Formats: sequence, structure tokens, C-alpha cells
Amino acid sequence: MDMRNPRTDFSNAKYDAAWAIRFDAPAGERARPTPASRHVTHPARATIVDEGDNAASVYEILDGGVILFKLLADGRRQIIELLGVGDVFGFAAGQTFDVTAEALTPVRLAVFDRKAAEADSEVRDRLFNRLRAQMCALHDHALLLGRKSAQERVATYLLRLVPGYSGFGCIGGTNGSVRVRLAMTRQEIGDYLGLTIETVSRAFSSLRRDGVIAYSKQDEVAVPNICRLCRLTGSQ
Amino acid sequence: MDMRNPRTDFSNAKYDAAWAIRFDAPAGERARPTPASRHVTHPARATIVDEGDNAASVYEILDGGVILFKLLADGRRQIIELLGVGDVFGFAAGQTFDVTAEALTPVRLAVFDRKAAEADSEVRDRLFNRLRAQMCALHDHALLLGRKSAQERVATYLLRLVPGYSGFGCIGGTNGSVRVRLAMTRQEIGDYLGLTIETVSRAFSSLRRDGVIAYSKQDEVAVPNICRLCRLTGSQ
DNA sequence: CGCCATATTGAAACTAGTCAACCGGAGTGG
DNA sequence: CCACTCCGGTTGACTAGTTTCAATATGGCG
Repeated sequence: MDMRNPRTDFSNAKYDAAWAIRFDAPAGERARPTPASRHVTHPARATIVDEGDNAASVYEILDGGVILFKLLADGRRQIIELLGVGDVFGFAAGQTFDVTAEALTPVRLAVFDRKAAEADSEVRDRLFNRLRAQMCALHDHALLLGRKSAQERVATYLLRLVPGYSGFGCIGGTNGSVRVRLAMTRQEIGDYLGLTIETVSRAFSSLRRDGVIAYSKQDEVAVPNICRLCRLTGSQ
Repeated sequence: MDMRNPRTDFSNAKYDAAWAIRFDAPAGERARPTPASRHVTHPARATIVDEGDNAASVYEILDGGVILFKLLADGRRQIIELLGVGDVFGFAAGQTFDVTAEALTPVRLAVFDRKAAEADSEVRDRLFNRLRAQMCALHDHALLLGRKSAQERVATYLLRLVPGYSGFGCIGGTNGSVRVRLAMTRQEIGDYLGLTIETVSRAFSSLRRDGVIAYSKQDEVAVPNICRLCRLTGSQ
């Protein structure tokens, strides 16, 4: 982590895009009709598309969570995007997918034929808008991967799962308390944050020791004071 | 860098998208007419848009190079995207830009009014297609930032500047030689690769000592054997 | 109850960061 | 024309943070 060359004239947190992660669809929207698409479901940890597969379809998440990842030849894995309800994937530059998509939870998807989606202006605009939001999330994630410490990464990750706080940092003096469900193993969190499983575990333990978070089940975390977590993200 | 948990059944390099970086427009295309846009130029290192600015316009690079970056409150910087001729930027999720754009070289841009660009289907499709290619580059870069060693990062960076090799790895047995111009300072390279200036410098020196690259001017690098560089990228 | 996968913790090793000195070319001014 | 300065780059010595390796704990599930 490079702490020199400080530019204290500028802080970006307040400008971050309003992306958020939800793994559960709002109850009322579960039956939302989606024209020009068919619906499919996948169980947790199922591979939805493989890197290199023919990119014939575009996917929108109706319910559940999905991870996109890439592998290096020797097996190192990086989870590139963490997607929730409303997010889209399957947009490829060429003829094939550049990432593998895997269901994080049981997931329900709307599948659009690529060409059909591009022809239907209403669908295309909706998918495109969502893609832009995900682009901003990718930008933030590059900042995290390139410049944040292990503790800052884990704090940022946790905050991203708090509804309404994703990418915003502490707007106002909200000292609220909240419970979040991770839905990811330590290995997945590590692969998402560019850390090892042990470093993730140590960061969780350290945050717990300091009272920033609390948990008994390891994937159900309570955040007693969101602002306090905020201050540890490095974005602040 | 986590070398455990190897999945040797899978290598992704051959599927990488065909993105490439060019800082100079092909001579014949310099006068390409661009309807529904005006043209502007910026000198090297000029700020084009600031994070937080009202996102009224979308930009396409006609000639030159542009970097997009974000800052943390304490001054740490991450260069998020490295853009060349044909690339686009300025798509925001909300009302404001989420990154700062700076000219890397003297640059010529086509500026589209955001709403006009979205209304013109020909323009919109062209920008959208380019955006998809950049999305793939971002995915690759997340893999680099999260999982590659310093030497692998620098090797990947250099290879990305070799025309035709960006993201492909060694297709065929091309042992060709080539010269590339970096157009970036060591500080910028460090901020792009998530490293310090010293680590970047050491990686360059090490590659030079090993004969993988050669240079006398520090931003003009000769690669005598591209395949050899390829093998150091980690993507293999 | 016991097994297996996942998570935690400890200690050692190592990579990259930090701090500091030095180099070398470009530009300036005596 | 040469000394001086400035700035980016290089190199060395040391440090900090993360990874690695290994042992132990925990939790879900048959």
C-alpha cells in the first residue's frame, strides 16, 4: 500500500455511484413478467456459463446472487464481479464469454437471446443502464484491489452488503445497526478481495475483537455501528 | 499471491478478448467525420473530466491516450483504465462521473451530448460495443490487480502495449521482436498496476538484466522475443 | 456420535513497501 | 561553456503486511 504522494484536496467517497447488492428479490417483484426472455433457475454453486463458451445469451438476475470469475493457468482465481438482483451479465466483446459465471445462491435468471436483446430497444436500454452501474462498481473494485489494505478490503466488502451504504460511505451521521448475510465462504471472499482465506479470516477476527462486527454463525454478521465500519474502508 | 488450490484443468488465456491499446490514430482515419459530436483537443496531462463533475457528455478518443483514475482520501491513486484510440469514456451510472479522466498524450476527442448519443441508435450501438470491449479489459485488469505478482503485472502491461498481443498471450510460435512506447511515467505505471514506483523500477531493471526487454530511453522499450515476455505474464 | 469441510490461529518466510541515497538528463543562468 | 538545479528514475537497506505452512477448532450433517 502506497501512502505517499497525498492529495488531500480531494476525496471521492461522496461521488461514488449508488450500486448495491441484494441477493433476494423484493417480495412483490418475484412475479414480474419479462418479455422477450425465458426464465431459468440454477442451484447454489452451479456454473451458469463458462469462460470461452459461445456468448449467445445475456442474463438478468431476478432472484439470488451470482459471481463472475477468471482463473490463471496455475489455478489462482479472481472473482471479478459480485452480482445481485437486477444485475446483468453475459455481455461479451467477442463471440465468447470472458469470465465464468457461477450461482452463489439458488438463482432465478431471465435469459435474453443476445441478438433479440439488442434489437429490442426497451430491453437493451434497461440492460445497458444496469451495465453502466456495474462498470462503476468495477471501477471501485479496481481501486480496492490495487490500493487498499486487507482490513480496508474486508470493511469495504462488508459495507457493500449493507443496504443503502454500498459505495456511499457515511452519508449523514447514521450510527445505525444492521445484520448482513454474506452468502460467501471465506475462500470466495478471499478470491473476490484478492486475499488468501487466512488473511480474510484474520481480518474478520480482528474486526470482531475490536467490536466493529459481531457474529456467531460465520456468514451472518452484525454491524452495531455502521459509521465505525465506514471509517475503516479507506474511502471515507 | 495465492498459488494453492490449483485448477490445472482450465486456462483462460486463449479466450481473452481482443482488446488492444493504440495511442496513435491510423493515418488514414485522422479526418474521419463523426456526426452528432464536436471535436476537442487536450494537451498531455490535462484533466478532461473530474470525478464528481456533472456527466453531461460522453467521449470517444480519436487520437492519443487517456487514463481514468480514482483517489482515496489519503491520496492513494489507482488508475482504473488505460484508453487508446477508439475507446470511450464518460458513461456514468448516476448524474456524475465516478472517475477522473486525464490526457496521457496530446489527445483529440469526439464529444457527444449524453442524451443525444443515447437517442442516436448508430452512435449508441458503436459506443456500447466499445464499452463491452473495455469491460473485458477491466475484468482482465481485476485479475491482474488481485492475483498477479509484481513481475507478472509489469510483463502483462508491456505485452498489452504490443500491437496484436493484448490479452491473447502467445498465439502460435511468434517469436517476433518489437519496440513499444510506454507514454507513461513509472509513477503512472505503478498507479495503474497497483504497485509503488520503486517496485515498478525494480521489475523493469530485472527484466532488462534477464534480457527480456532492452531500453536506453526509459519510455521506449524493445522486446526482442515476445514469447519470452508472454511466459512471464502469468496468463500463459 | 463422528466425520468432513470450513474456519481460525500461530509461526516462519517472503514479497512489496518505505525510507534514503544516488544517478543522469534537461533546462537555467552565471 | 560549465556549474547548478530539478525531476524522474534507479538502487540499497530495512520494515511491514500478506502469504505460506501447519496445527487446531468449529459446525453441519449423515
